[in-house]
Amino acid sequence: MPSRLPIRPRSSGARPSFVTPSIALAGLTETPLPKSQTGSASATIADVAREAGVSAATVSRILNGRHHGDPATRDRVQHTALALGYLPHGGARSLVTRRTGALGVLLPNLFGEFWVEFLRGIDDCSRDAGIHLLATSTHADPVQLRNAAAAMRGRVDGYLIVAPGNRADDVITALADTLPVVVVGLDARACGAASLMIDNTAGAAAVAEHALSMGFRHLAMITGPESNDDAVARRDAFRAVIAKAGDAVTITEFVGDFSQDSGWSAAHTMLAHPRRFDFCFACNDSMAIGAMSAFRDAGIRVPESLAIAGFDDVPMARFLTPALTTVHVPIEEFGRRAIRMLIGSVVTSSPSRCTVELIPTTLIARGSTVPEARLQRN
Amino acid sequence: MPSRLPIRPRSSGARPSFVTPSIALAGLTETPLPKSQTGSASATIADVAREAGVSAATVSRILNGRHHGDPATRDRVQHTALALGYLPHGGARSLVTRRTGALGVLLPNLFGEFWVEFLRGIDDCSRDAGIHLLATSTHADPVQLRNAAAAMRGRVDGYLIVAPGNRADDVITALADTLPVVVVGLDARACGAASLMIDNTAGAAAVAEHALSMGFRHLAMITGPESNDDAVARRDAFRAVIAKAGDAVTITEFVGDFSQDSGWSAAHTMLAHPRRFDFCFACNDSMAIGAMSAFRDAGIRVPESLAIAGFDDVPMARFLTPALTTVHVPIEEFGRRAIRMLIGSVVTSSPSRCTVELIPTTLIARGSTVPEARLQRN
DNA sequence: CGGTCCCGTGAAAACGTTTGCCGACCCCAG
DNA sequence: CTGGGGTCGGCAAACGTTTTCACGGGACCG
Repeated sequence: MPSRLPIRPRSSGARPSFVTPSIALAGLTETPLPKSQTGSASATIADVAREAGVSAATVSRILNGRHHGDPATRDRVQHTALALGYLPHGGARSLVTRRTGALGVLLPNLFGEFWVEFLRGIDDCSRDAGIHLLATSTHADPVQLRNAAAAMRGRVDGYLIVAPGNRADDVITALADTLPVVVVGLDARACGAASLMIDNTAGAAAVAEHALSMGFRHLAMITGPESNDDAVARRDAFRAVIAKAGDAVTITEFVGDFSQDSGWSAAHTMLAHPRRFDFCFACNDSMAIGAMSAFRDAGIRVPESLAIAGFDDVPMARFLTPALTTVHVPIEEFGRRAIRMLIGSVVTSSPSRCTVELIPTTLIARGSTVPEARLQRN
Repeated sequence: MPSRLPIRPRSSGARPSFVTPSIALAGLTETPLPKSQTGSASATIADVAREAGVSAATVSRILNGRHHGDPATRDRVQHTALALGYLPHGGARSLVTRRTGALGVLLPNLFGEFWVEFLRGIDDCSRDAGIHLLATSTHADPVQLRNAAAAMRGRVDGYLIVAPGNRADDVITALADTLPVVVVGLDARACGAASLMIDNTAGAAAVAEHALSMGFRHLAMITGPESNDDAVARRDAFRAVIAKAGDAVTITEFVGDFSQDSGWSAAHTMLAHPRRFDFCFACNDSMAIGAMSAFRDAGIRVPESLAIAGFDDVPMARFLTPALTTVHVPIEEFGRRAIRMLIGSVVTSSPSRCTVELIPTTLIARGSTVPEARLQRN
């Protein structure tokens, strides 16, 4: 138990007297702040029109660049809009336009670094395209998924569904029936959705071959959740390659759920196992990190006594000691590509084409499996 | 300017034919397949009303639980709505309701684990409240911030602005003038916004006291970006406590920017410095992780030769070797509280009360500063 | 038995945009 | 001088909800 030295909130004493501590927000006396002269209640297009002495239609057209309009009126309108701080009301606009300029992102639990990187890619790309992201996470079961998506109706132009469990097929089908859908981490062609997947098979196979070529014979694998297609594909591919190596090579599986903690637990189970291992493949980096931590706590030398490899190449992998051998996934690019696919479907308003694209993977050997490696960081 | 393509009425897509590899998405021949019987173009309230033989008003009232209505009609309406797959159109609803049921989240770069945790807290809380999150990141400068916020007009009920640079005051003021605003990581009372901040002063002071009490005398500090209020507060508090310790204790500062890489670079600069250090305070965990990695690469024993402490207590901190001494910030709770504040302002639609709340911090001593500590993980 | 109140329902008016249609005007060629 | 093409800009109709108002019919109470 790390010593938790409690630090008292150090009430106002130190700082310049913050009045109003966190009092309840009940409707107290409305401090009627002096309204700033700028129309605080946000001007509408009608206000601008009246002020500029034109019709609403003209304001709309000029502000949207439909008509450049008469130079004089244009200036007047633009100036008025600016002065009034006019901003078009997104809801109203999308009502008639039938475009919201936003995409719905349905995320799973979002633990770990992976989805952050992914999110960054998504965000990056959508920002460039001037598109907003309506996000929600933790769609544990199909019902939640459907509810979340339902609540987005009329607010988004398409859905990006990330790593749905493999029970959500009919929900996805229903969604894809009404808006473009891109599914990540699951082959959803059968649901009428475009899919984007990591090349798990190649990646896991590369790890297996790496282990064999390094001469390891007693392999352990920490698997991911059964409901996750990536996890299953990695496990199967690893198994398949190892199976071809014959009886000399053994493989023992321990179950995890992709979280650091589960990696840590699996490692402990592994240490208590009668069999001794010389190589451990964790089906993602989070679990590898957890496991490595457990190994070091137990005084096991990595990689001399036990080599370990992960999958994903999260940014942290390089910073571990030793650095983690893992399968590089261009995570950010992954996110970008998913959004691009979706945007593509949206602008053509084509019914989401039932394609599957594959994100390539690359094995990166680092210190956690290659002892002598004096690999410069990259 | 969003590309304005004509919006063809979406014809229902080709489902079971898996062909179509990832070809260009150009508008090819529209295969006019027989419309799937479920209204693919999403039914409106009028459709439900007609089908159920009532008026739209009744449908609205029943579906929103305003009136429970006559049992017979209620059943009929609900059944019809379900059968038609009716989902209310968010945009239209918010237009008249003047509530969107969504909050705008304006994030900075979102590097590192910290903001993920924070996001999870936010998401968690908003989901419980049945509220959506419209998010965008990378508001590097005030102009971007304003643009992002502007684009959210009419789509959100309030703004959560995270760690704005300290130059964005007038933008925040303008925003707070029109909608409730909660600012995180900056005291924005002067802008008319509620603020929520980490108790950086107490945390950094605790680190300093910890260092002194452990007998360290040659201190190094890796600072954060000057534009970040958290970074500045941590630096100043650390300085202040150390200054009181007299001349026997020296402190040398190295600049970082809160990223892992900058921590790594700062560590290298530190190693090249003529002075030898026995303690290093990195102003956040990301930099501490980068620095620790550099130290180990250089063969420096932590904590025997050089102790190191961070700030934030990101989940990864426990998994480092040795585990990282750091200032615990209840990050997820931080996010939750921010959202709760915002929701509070929104439901009372009170002009955002100009309060500042403080998130308490706790020093957690782990192996990176306490050599003998055989602390079991927690 | 009459008045009052409530409940269920429908008609219609918003909400803030965009856009098709059309008239007014200008410029220029015939 | 006239007609035609082009531009500018107003009117009004959408878009899909919610909500106010009014109305009728019961039930309840005096």
